[in-house]
Amino acid sequence: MRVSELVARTGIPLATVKYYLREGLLMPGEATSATQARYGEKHVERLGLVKALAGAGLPIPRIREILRLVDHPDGSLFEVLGEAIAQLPPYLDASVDDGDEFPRARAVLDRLGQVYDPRYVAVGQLERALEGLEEAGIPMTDERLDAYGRHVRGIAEIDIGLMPTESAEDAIRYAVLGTAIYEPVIAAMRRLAHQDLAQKRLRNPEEQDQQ
Amino acid sequence: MRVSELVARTGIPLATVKYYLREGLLMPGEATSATQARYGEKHVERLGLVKALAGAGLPIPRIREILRLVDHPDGSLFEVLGEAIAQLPPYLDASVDDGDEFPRARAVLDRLGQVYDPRYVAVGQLERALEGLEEAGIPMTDERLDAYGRHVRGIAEIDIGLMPTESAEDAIRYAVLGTAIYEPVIAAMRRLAHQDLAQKRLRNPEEQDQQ
DNA sequence: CATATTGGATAGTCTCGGTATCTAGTGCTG
DNA sequence: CAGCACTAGATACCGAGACTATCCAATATG
Repeated sequence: MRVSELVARTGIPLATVKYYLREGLLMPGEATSATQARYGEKHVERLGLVKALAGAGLPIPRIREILRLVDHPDGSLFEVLGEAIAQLPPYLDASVDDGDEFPRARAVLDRLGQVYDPRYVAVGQLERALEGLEEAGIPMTDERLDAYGRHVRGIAEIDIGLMPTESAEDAIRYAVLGTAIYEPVIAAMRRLAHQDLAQKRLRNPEEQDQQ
Repeated sequence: MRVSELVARTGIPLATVKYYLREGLLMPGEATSATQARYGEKHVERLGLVKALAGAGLPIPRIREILRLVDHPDGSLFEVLGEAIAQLPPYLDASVDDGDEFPRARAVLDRLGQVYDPRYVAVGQLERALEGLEEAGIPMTDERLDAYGRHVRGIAEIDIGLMPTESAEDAIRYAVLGTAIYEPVIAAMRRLAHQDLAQKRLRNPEEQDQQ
């Protein structure tokens, strides 16, 4: 198909498609002449993926890196997953304070019986999130963190359990995209559960209007 | 204290403090003359909160609205919670397609036994997240959504269970901020659980390096 | 009184994520 | 084969958002 059809299929404006081509988010089509190139389903899918990642607020360079990992995963699933997580917010400046680098995160992981390794990007992300809570004056109790940990681990077990096992590339693609793209679903479901519980448990019977 | 001290305490540059004052994110200090005002702990706390919300990527107008809800909650916990959720991404254009407005979200909520009400903002947010997944070519299975639902509900029950009950204002503050500010913690914990599980279950014994 | 600090107003800067325009070369139609 | 439509590729432009810097005039403070 030609660009115009790609535009029609995806709903993404031509100028934006060209922009994504320039930025390396979309692979070039197969050139058939100096002013013509052919695109395929692969390009439609890629644009859908870019749209999803961009819609989640990821900056273009991060999206490029994630796509690179999905396309050319060099390394183990474990390594690639770590690199992919580094592309997701919150973004950390590479500050290396050698001591007990991430005390809050370490305490949580120790209690949960998970490996603490400061090289995991997500450890720094957790630390920063916990720091933010303290600065904001609404710290988390250990009780709450532990309870979160159990449920979150349950979710992660589902994720890992449903991971495709035949192909390593499929597994990596699944893990990288699943991390990035399922998070909004989880957030939305939590918000809905809050409202559901608030309505069922806390609402005064006489009130009738909602939201 | 004077501005200079406020700046020192929070680490936020003076120009930015002034900007927040202009934008209405920080309440003005008590003016003692034409060129002097006094600030208190309240201002330090507020700046910490603004920093946390801004650091999470929320745009200034959304932060202003959340602060307004926290400061002057008019309405039930349930209503205020709904309004607060509307300030969090993903932001929905107010498009009202009357029919079966949010079919994907509805199906999920029906299976989970939760109330479906299209007026809940989070219903639209869930719908949009699920749409994005489909467009990206990696839809969620019902099995997975249901399993997520159970664990997420467990998390929400913890949240609601730990909610302060004496003061309605405290409860609202807790709910509004907890929704917005605990999400990064949950995301980080899920990522860590993924890495932990990937390491424990899937890693080849001979590999030694991590992340 | 002299220097340092403010509050308040205004303008400038930087990044991001696109859009729009321009130039040719090419395809397709009648 | 003439002529209009459609590219690819390069470059310029734009508008929002979140600060950041500068000025000025009025105090504070030593």
